[in-house]
Amino acid sequence: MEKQISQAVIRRLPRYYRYLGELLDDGVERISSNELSKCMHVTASQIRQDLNNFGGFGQQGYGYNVESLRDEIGNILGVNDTHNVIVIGAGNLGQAIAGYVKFERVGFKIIGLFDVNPDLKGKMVRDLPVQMIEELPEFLKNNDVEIAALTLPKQFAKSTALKLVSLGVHAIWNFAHVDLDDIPDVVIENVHLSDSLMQLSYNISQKKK
Amino acid sequence: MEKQISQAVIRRLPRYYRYLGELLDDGVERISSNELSKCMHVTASQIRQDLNNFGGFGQQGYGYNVESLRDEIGNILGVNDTHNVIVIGAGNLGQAIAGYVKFERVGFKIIGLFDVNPDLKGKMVRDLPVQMIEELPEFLKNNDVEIAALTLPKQFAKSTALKLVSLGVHAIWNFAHVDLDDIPDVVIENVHLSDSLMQLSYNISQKKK
DNA sequence: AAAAGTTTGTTAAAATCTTGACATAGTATT
DNA sequence: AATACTATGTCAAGATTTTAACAAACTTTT
Repeated sequence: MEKQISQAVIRRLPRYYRYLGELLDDGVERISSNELSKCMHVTASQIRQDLNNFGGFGQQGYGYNVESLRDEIGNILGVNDTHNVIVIGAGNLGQAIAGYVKFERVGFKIIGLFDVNPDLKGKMVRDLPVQMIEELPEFLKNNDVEIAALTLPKQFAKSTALKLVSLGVHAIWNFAHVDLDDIPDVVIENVHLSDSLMQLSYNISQKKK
Repeated sequence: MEKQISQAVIRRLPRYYRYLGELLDDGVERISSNELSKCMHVTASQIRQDLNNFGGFGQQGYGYNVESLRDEIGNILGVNDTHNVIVIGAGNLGQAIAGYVKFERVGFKIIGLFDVNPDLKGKMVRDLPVQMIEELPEFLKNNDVEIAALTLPKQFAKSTALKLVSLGVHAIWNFAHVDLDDIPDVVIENVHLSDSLMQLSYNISQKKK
């Protein structure tokens, strides 16, 4: 069994990936942990420690090659493969997620959008028609879907998640305002927007002191 | 100077708040850290430790009163006051955020929606018209805005943030795909959706092993 | 009113995470 | 080719976070 890497490290990887992408766009070829630490506002030690969890990507006396380091991190994150995503719940947020072109640039392709509301049936969101939730089992038979984004009211989140898992989806990107953490055989990532807003609110009240 | 409380604790508070709200809805009057730990899947010790950063809200032999504990946490988070929010960038995500009724239930009221695109001018999103960004200074003079949500392309994020700060907004809820961490006199909360998607992707590839 | 039971607040230990330090291995220069 | 320089990978110390343990304080039962 491989050494388990902490979620704290994993949470930082996308940030490295992003900064390296920007450096690449700026035509920067190589960078030292020290330079990177300055622009990212973290310690150089942390950068080296984080990267060395996965292997020695740098070279003494030289630093890191921006392009290949970015690729390595991309591989670790699984961003260089394509992941098919469906969105369940075609409300405002669901439509926003479904229409978000950016995700494709990092390997996530949104291929289906579902809702229970018959009024939305066939409505086009970018190039995707809203499908009825009844069509889901058939759709999943014909398409290799890895991730389902749940953008639906919390009372439907758990039952929908269970159904998705039984139909073979094993990763859920959950925007519903409820934690889905006791479902077996599935990887969950919760995005609680109001939690983040509350955190902001706390930090505002702290600043005032 | 008061003891600084770690962000790790703050990040957990909204979750407590949410679970307590659900218990309240279910008519539960009191709860022990032990019971709560079971339904939240955290240790009872952590719950008590977290809460005791802010004061002794419980009672030995009894536990915590659900309603008053929720209120206390709400106060700590600043959720019992109203915060006015504006949204800058009326694309899909901006419209989704602006139209999200739920936030009002936790004290955040969205009172303005702005964009640079003249085609969107006057478009109604729920009960809000899209306003032009040029109208922002006047709007901020007449309205007490605490938080600005940035749902715009990353290349405009920083300059917009600086402008907002100069106009008196001191909290930014940033959805742009760039970190805004070197702006003085402002509280920032970054929400990077693609980062969270990458984290999910990493955890998927780990599960496969 | 006393005894038994419960559960907090708090202390201290354990575990984890972050930072600093430096030998080693490479690059750049002369 | 030798010397000076640079910057990684890694080890160990330091800091922080989490968990366990328990005395003290309250509730409930008898």
